[in-house]
Amino acid sequence: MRQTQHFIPTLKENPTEAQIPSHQLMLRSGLVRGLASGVFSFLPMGYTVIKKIINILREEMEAIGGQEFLLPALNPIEIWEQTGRVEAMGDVLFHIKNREGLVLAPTHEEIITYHAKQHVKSYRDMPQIWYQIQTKFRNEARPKSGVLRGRQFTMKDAYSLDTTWEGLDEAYQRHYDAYCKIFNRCGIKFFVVGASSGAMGGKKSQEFMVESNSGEDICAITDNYAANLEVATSQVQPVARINENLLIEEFATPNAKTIDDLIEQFNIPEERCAKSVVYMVNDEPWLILMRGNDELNETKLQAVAGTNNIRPAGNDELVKYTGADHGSIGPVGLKGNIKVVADLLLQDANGMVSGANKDGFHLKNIDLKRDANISEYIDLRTINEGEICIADGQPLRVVKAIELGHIFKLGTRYSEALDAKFIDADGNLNPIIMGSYGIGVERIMACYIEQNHDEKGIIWNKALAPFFVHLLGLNIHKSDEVRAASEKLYADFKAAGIEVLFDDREETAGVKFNDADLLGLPYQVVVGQKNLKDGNVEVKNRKTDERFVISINEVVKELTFRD
RNA sequence: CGGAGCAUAGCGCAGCCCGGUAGCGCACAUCGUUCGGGACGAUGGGGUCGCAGGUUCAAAUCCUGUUGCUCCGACCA
Repeated sequence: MRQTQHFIPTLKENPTEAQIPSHQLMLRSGLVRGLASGVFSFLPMGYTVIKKIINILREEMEAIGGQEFLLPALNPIEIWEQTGRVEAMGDVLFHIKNREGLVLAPTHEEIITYHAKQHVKSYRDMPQIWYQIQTKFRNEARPKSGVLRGRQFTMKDAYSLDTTWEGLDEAYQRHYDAYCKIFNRCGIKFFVVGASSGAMGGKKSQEFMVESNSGEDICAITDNYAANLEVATSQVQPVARINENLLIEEFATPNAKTIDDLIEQFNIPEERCAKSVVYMVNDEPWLILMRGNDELNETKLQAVAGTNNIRPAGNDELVKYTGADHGSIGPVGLKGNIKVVADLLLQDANGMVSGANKDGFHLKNIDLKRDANISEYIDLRTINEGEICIADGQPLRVVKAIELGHIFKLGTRYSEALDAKFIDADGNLNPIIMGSYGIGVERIMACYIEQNHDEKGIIWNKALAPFFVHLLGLNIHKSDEVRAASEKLYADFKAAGIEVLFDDREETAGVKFNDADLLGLPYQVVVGQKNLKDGNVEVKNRKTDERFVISINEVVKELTFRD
């Protein structure tokens, strides 16, 4: 492709709206342009990269027996009502204003299940893997980070249909393996974490994550362990019981509002402090007891409570249920009817200090077994950087991550809701057992760039690069020799089946070099007067910055065998 | 949805406080010089200052409203 005939609008400066490297570089290198918040146009180079990603997705999905569909984005709302997801999705689901009864599909479990119900009637019709690569619409409350969170995006979504749970396990595992291959082929460093299923419903799910400061998820990882912080645990010694078991005693703490105040003013070891926080769970008060300054993990609390409807109690509620303001709350002598749960680390602890439920006073020598009415000990704490991993004893790293893919064992939630049943070998009617597997296509592109760039621009690998070779004709408009040599090389590369972008613009050398580094094609082949007089060209490897001079007659062959 | 910020030429910005005919850099066009790491000079084109009201002799500037974009938070398959 000749650059003079290809639309590649590069920018020298970062547009202000772009805050993260991938967004900045996608704009600067002319891959995308924003159209509205969370809505992007892909320019020819950007779309070329998307097509490369899609080819990889398609090959690996076909390799596990996937059959490609193209399903409509316009969906009848009735189907979504039948699965309860109109309500579950809430504002995220786009509704069509001037055509009642249609919504824009944010994902396609419902439509797949609808077609399965129509035609998959016998156990002989399964297993099936159905997939598509299609535009999804989600009315995100806050689109951000370029294409990483958009209102319209491309997703590879796949669905497995099985007759047995073992069949689902196998389909799930195949997708797991395929996803690893896909991300490896794309050259993305990733890890897999167990995750909560959210509004999708289902039994088990795992997320494929990419470590990135631009990520929205937080994970705890070592070389052998990875978990979303929402579920991560670590090896921390529980608060031990001490021998002397003194009687509970109230003491005045007029200036101690926090655990740190207590530690400082009364010389109490941090682990002997029990911090109390009050949450309203479905509008019922829970007092949650945490060790010292451990932080409550709200997602763990939600899991225990079985609801997302939790919030910290307000001041009025604190006084109403405990008798004190924050700072003096504890598990003993509560005023109202309130459920008390405690973190696992506090199991049966004694000799503890906590609030007296009386402003300005605390209690010491609390024995949680003797003095408090703890209904449950549960893991509720947020782990911290550096704590010891339960799997391999290494210190945990707490990192931000981007979710690239998500695989779910859905089970029968959708097949039951939409009555998609099959007849088994014994003549019985059973719901189809389903799995659902998604990958964000634009996210692959953005994550790759997040991981592979430097101060000059993007560093593409062969798999995703829009072109493999960037042929730079220096001062091509001023030198007939350079013109002739680079035209010939351009033809030779094309004849050899090497994807080549030919910078035949009338620009200065510096502009071409800088644009080439910005676009980041794997190899730059520089045709200039300097080397041409000896019949040579210079080759630069964008990733390693390796440069070498080679005969113009050898360079095509040389690059044919490179990655 | 809560909190904050921004909106002036394709991009990056100044001007606004203190109202008086809209500027700078890059990019773009033409000419000359330069010619392997974002060249130099000259000349030129391009903006109803997000939009709508209001105040005023006069509004980019002051007031009110509104829309869009970004960030923090909430939410998120």
